[in-house]
Amino acid sequence: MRTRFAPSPTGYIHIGNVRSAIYPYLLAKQSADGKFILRIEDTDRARYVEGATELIEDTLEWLGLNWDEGPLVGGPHTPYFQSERKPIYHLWAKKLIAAGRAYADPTDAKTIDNYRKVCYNEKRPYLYRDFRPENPPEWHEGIPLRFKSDPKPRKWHDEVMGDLEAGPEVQDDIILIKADGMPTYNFAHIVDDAEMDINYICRGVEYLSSVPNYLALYEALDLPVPKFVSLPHILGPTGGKKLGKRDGAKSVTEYRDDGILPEAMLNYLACLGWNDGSEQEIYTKDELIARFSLDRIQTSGARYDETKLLWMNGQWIRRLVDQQGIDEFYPRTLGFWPDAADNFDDAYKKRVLAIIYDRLKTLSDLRDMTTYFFRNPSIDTDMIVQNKFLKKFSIEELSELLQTSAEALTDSAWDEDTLQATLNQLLETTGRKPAELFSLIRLSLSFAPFSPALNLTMSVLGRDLTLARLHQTVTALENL
RNA sequence: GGCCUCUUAGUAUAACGGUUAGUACAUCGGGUUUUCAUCCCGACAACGCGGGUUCGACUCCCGCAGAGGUCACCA
Repeated sequence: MRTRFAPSPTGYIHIGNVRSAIYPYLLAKQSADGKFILRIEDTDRARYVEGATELIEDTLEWLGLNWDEGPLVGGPHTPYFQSERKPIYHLWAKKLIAAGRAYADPTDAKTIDNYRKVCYNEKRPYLYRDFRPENPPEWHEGIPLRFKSDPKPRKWHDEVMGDLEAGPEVQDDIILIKADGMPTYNFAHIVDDAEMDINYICRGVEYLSSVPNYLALYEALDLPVPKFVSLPHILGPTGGKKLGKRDGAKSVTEYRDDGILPEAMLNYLACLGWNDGSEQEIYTKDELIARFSLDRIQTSGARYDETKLLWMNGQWIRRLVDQQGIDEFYPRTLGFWPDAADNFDDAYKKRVLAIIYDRLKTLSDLRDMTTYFFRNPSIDTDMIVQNKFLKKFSIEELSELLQTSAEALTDSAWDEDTLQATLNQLLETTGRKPAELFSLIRLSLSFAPFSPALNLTMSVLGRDLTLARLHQTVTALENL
């Protein structure tokens, strides 16, 4: 089993096109000797973007889609950049010329445009082969080389779409080598896939209508026809169009910066348009490899749903922390803490993480959800006075409750369990309901819309900070 | 426009002729004797339309509609 991901370095990889890397990866890894190859299709100089190759490599590495052959790692079919394989394409091109299956095309662009218009006016499909020049010159670099097509009905099987067929009307004299000497995608990928022994070609459905032309080329080149795997598009948020950069499709690595875990991303994307028939939702990479099958890839496009990705990411955060423990998970959170956390050591941040992780949807939630652990919150007495449990109390009552609490806590031991016991006792002595007393203390400590369990929050915050914040709230209330 | 593909709740999907059409996210309600979240329970919600075939159709066939793809010296 040899599969490949063959992007063109024109920019970042977004969620709309990364699936054509994920599926071939999973496919290759299903067999012990399977290989996943990365090939950079950089034959279009005009669209080439500096640094895009690195972006692609970075994305694949982040997702854990390690390639067995390709840039950086090399392999038996080096080079893996098409721009460096020009002689190979020319070699195959000359074979076609020798066999009378390719010809140089001296026609200029304007004339070709005219052909198109003629066909349009006559309401017949435009096919270049209807305008094939009679005495083409000998081919040399500088003019395009065209395939001399042999149109006939063709049938083939697609691993996702099933049995397909097409008539001669879609087969044409496609350009093999451009005027600049570079091959077109149509030619280069066929040569490369054959040279590199790729036997499963995974790519988007947009190539479906070109397959008849490819079939003709395989035939003319006398090359084995690989299996075709056409992947449906991922649709944008509105309409039924495929998701693209125009829809604001973010780069995959942008999700990394937003605190999405690669496990969640891979899981979500793999299951968008594929399922194993079970009701399982969370899959590790190894599980995906084990369960993946081409015949269960969806034939219709799937809409990208960020809400579900977020849910899945929360699942993964909890799962990883519960499985690995805080210490092992902690390094992933670096870079996501609020600025104020810079002055605190890892041990303290780990304690915060341990009590907050189960309410994170993304790692970047840490930024807003943990600030009061690292700096004094700005006092907003409205949060207390207008709280649904507290608004029935007078300022004096609130102030007194806080002072009573502070006193009780002054002498309490500071472990979680004792703190909870102290808090419970406080409920009895004050005769207040948990929602009332605890909300008051919680808000006084954090001035945040939510926080972990009160005893845990206090235990991490420590006695000094806890008491200080209770007292400063008392002062603030009395100054109202 | 020609050719090709697709069509189950808001979203992602299950179903391979016989089910009260299942699940997850989202939404709404409730519980877990403090908020938020987790977790648990419950509710809402779908077979694009029209013909066939069949005792019986989401499932097979045909037509229609809608959506998308493709018709480059881009991939």
